[in-house]
Amino acid sequence: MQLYRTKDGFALLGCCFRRAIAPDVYIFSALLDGLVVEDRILEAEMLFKKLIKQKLCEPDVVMYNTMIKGLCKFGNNVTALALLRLMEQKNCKPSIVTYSTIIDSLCKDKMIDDAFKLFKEMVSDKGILPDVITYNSLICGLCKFGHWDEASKMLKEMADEKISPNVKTFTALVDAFCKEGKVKEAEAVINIMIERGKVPNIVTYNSLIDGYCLRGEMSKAREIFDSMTLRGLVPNVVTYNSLLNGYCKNLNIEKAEQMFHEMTVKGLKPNVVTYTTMLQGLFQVGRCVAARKLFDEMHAQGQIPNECTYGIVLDGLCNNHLVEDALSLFHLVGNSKLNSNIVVYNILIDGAGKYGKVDIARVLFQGLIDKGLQPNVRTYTVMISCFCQEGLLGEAKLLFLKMNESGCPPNDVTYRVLLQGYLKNQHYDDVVMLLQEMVDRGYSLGASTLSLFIDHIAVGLLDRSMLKLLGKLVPKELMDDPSF
DNA sequence: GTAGGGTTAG
Repeated sequence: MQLYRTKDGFALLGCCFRRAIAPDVYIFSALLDGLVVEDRILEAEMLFKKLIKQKLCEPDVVMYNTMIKGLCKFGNNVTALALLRLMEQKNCKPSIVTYSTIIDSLCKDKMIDDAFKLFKEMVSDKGILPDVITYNSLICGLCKFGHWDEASKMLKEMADEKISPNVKTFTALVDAFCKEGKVKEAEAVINIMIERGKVPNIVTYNSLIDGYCLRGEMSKAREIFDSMTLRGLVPNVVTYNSLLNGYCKNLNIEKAEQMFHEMTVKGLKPNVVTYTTMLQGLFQVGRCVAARKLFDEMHAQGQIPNECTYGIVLDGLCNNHLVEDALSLFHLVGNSKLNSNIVVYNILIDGAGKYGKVDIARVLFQGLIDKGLQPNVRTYTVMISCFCQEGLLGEAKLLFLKMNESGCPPNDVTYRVLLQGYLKNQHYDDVVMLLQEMVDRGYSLGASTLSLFIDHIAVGLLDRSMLKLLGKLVPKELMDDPSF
């Protein structure tokens, strides 16, 4: 059933009914799992409800777990948790799998506190002992938050419980360190795991390679890539995708194209991520025609662009003075799910604003509201930036004030954008008040906004008395900079 | 015979 053959599963089910063989809970569980694997969550829920309502079978713990897995996969932790309570009500004891599934999902959705609440319930109230999988989810969640102290506390707790970390535990640590740019620490983890007799695998090395790529240390990334091959580990699509991304971000598109070719020669099939990475690289160096060609090739190879691809293409077009093309693509896509993402609107509004098309930005902003989409801080900020650029400070201020009412308070970037707009238009009425608000919120001015203020003071447009307030808003990086 | 954890693109 895991082989994406739910159709055959249902055919088999029909067969059962015709021959008057009662399908049992095993068959229904497998069917349910098939639907979940194929992302057919609504059908899975319908099947599950139908089974209970029509008393076709009494769900057992495995079937509940399968349904819970499906709900978690679609971010519906609330219903997953409700199902866990239903199990208790129906005297079907939740197992360690039930708890671990939901704990993992909560961690992935950054709801660490809820995850730990459930963890505590599992251990203290239900007396279920956590295993290495439960710990891995929690440690992973803590690391992604940068809560290293608590993560190491969990590692110690594992040791006390005589549960050894496995390859996945160590890999999660390697990955978390790499994502924070701490590649040396990541390498130390790999050394520890080897000392403890655990063999790093392709996933472990992929994380490390990605870490070096993100730092732009491509020769080091390449070195690990080569050493990995020497150890008999075969680089996969993920390995290549990280390297491609690294080369593209370093604007070494030729090297990326060479690696792209190399991977196909080795029989690896470029996937959506590969194409999306290359598209971004090509746009970044302004090779829009080549990007278009690759986009067509992607289609021909049966790789369907997803939300991420779409966003990168729109952004690439906007940044290459092709806002019109971005807008036609947007209209071509129409009412599809691709256009139901706030990020898409943020990109287009930003693009329109940068090229002085404030009317289009306004229409886009109204359009997303009409669609029922929720503007986020970025949406408001790019819109405010549009208004400022056109000198429409009144509208900028109105929208800025609306942010608080809408439960989406401005962040440091919003303040900087508005202040830059005020200064560039020599409009100083609210400046002191805004600066004071920034101080109260613990924000700082970016280097460029700060130097804009200095310039205005130097030519006498702003009073020197403002320096005291500005002093509280100097970014930390500049404080440490001796040249400042 | 069915259920849970680690890697890539904004």
